[in-house]
Amino acid sequence: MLDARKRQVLFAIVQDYIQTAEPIGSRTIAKRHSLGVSPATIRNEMADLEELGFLAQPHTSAGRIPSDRGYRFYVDAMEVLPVLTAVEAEIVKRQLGSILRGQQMMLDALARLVSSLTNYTSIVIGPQPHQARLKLMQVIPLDENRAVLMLVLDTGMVANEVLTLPQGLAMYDLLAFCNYVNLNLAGTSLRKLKAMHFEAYAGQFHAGAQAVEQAMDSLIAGLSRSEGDRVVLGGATNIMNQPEFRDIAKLRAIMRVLDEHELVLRLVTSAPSTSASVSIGAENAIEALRDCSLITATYRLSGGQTGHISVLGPTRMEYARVIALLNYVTKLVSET
Amino acid sequence: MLDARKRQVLFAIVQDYIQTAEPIGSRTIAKRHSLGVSPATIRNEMADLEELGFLAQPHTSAGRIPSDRGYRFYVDAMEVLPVLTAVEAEIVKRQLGSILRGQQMMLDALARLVSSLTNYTSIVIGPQPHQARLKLMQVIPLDENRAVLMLVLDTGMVANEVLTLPQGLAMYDLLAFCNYVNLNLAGTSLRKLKAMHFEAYAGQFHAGAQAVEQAMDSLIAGLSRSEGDRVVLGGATNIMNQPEFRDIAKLRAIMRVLDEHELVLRLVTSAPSTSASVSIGAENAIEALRDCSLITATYRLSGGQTGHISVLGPTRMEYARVIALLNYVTKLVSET
DNA sequence: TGTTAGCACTCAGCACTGGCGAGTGCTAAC
DNA sequence: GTTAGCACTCGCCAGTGCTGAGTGCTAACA
Repeated sequence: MLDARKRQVLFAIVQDYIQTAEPIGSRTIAKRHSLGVSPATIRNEMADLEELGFLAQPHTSAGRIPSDRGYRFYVDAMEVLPVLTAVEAEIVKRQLGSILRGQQMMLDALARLVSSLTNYTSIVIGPQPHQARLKLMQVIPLDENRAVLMLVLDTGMVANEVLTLPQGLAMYDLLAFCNYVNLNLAGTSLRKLKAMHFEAYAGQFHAGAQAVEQAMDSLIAGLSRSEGDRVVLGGATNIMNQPEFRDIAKLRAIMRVLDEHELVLRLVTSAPSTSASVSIGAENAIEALRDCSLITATYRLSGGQTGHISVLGPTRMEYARVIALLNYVTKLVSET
Repeated sequence: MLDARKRQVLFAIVQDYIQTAEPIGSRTIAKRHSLGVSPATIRNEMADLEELGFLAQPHTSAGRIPSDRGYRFYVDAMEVLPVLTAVEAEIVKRQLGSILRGQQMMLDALARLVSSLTNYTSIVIGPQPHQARLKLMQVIPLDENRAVLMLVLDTGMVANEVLTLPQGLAMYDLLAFCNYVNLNLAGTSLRKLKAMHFEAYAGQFHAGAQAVEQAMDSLIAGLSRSEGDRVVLGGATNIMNQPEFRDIAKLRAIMRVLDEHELVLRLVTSAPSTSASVSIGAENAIEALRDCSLITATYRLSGGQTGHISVLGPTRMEYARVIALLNYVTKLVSET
């Protein structure tokens, strides 16, 4: 497709531009990379590469910058995936170890770790309760008319909610309902639970069926989103360090997208769950991310639940390093 | 302190500047507010006000803008606290109603609501488990060597964690430990629990005491921060709409502060918990918030737990409206 | 045929300029 | 005490010319 020298030139431009964020001229390449040819020759190659759509020129008398297509070629052609240095790997391993110990804060800490290591914005999606099943329901009375309702899944996920007993619903009614659920619904998948109507079950009690229905719905909704469906951002400010976003308008558009967690969720989870998938510039469906690249990696917990870790940066992104890092992190997380 | 006309002039400038974000000249005031005097007179008053430190002049031939002190005077002097219009109140009431129904998502939704109503950035701090006591501990086996540990407080707060049984610790040991805790520690305050060492209790079992200790610590830490200590931001992008922050450097400094949840927590909780407290510009301890004002209101749940809702904006902030709104919102939240 | 040196050309960025308009402070008259 | 008039200040803006980086083209060379 591209002869060896064109490739060399393209790669040189991509690499230099990733570092400097400034258009690269022919002389610069000739000096920094020893290709053994003069700037004039490189100019010819650059003109060809531009015609082929791999490079672009911000204005007539400027150097070249890679186009989306140029980055894509670069990413696809990174033949051997780069590996982290031993030092970096050690750092990640140590920090990740202490994060994985406690379960609660995991997502926050993970997002923070990834963003601090990459200097980009990170997005972490909690593990999706894939095929989780109901283990047990529990009612814990707090006082005469308040009780904690709790649902436990076989994955260990728990949702709880305080219910204030409405008129006409006694505590033992609630306990009976709980027994009923445990006898009949243990082992039901979360997906089925979602579709279920509890008013019918609860209806055997004189009143308060609606309140119970509401509480159950809320619990189940909580379960499916308590950890999974949960979007956590890390280092959102990092995006501001990039010179391409010193324009407030662009920045605002991006931040607005990041604020929309449902949108982010769809964006990240739509990535193919191969090792690390990269979407560059306009490949992102979202208009505001036209100048961004998103690298997404998937982790898979022992329980079969999957989640995602993404890094969002400018199209001028350190692809190699970030991909290596994400692969390593997801590998470690998956092993836990 | 200030004669009536000086006050009028000062208020006119504050109000106009809040709206326009541009220095206000004497002619503008004479036209927009009918003070019955000519621009020249107003100029004299303005010169006096500047000398007194209530106004400042960005440059010689510009109008005046309020200083921190000017805002402070304005806020303190807002004699009768403004009330929301019936329409606004209705909107808040309706939206808040649906938020308060479910407990889980409350903080997120609340932050979103407040920021969308004010067009500033909002900060919500979850209810602090003030004097909560341990109601019950529970162990729910998932399979041969995994179990969910759960602590329930009398406020209805729940923390849970999956424990993988280490070598030498049997499930019934864990259940026995749980019984032991329930018999001896029910009713213990969260504060005391925090200081407690469980290794001693767990030590009666041959092994795994350390793992249990670790899990308990993590649970208790989770309890005290699961809801309380939780900082949720809403509409962080709103701050970018303010013309005073189109300078990226300032913006970045502010966002960096907002990213540091511990810092935000300290900042917000250090406010006196009177109705709504306002700290203006340099009154904020944090350097980066030199150009911001923070309005904080406190809510108090029936269980005695307290939390905070804050709004962060430029010093040129719609104090009256935001204060009224926060007072109303916290009142509604407190009643639930 | 591919490579290279030389040269004219382009264009963003920067510093400088002068005009404009908003707004002030001062003075003198009311 | 208030006001009109006026000179003065200064940020903003558009226009101008210069500089330097980088290109494309052409002609010469291996």
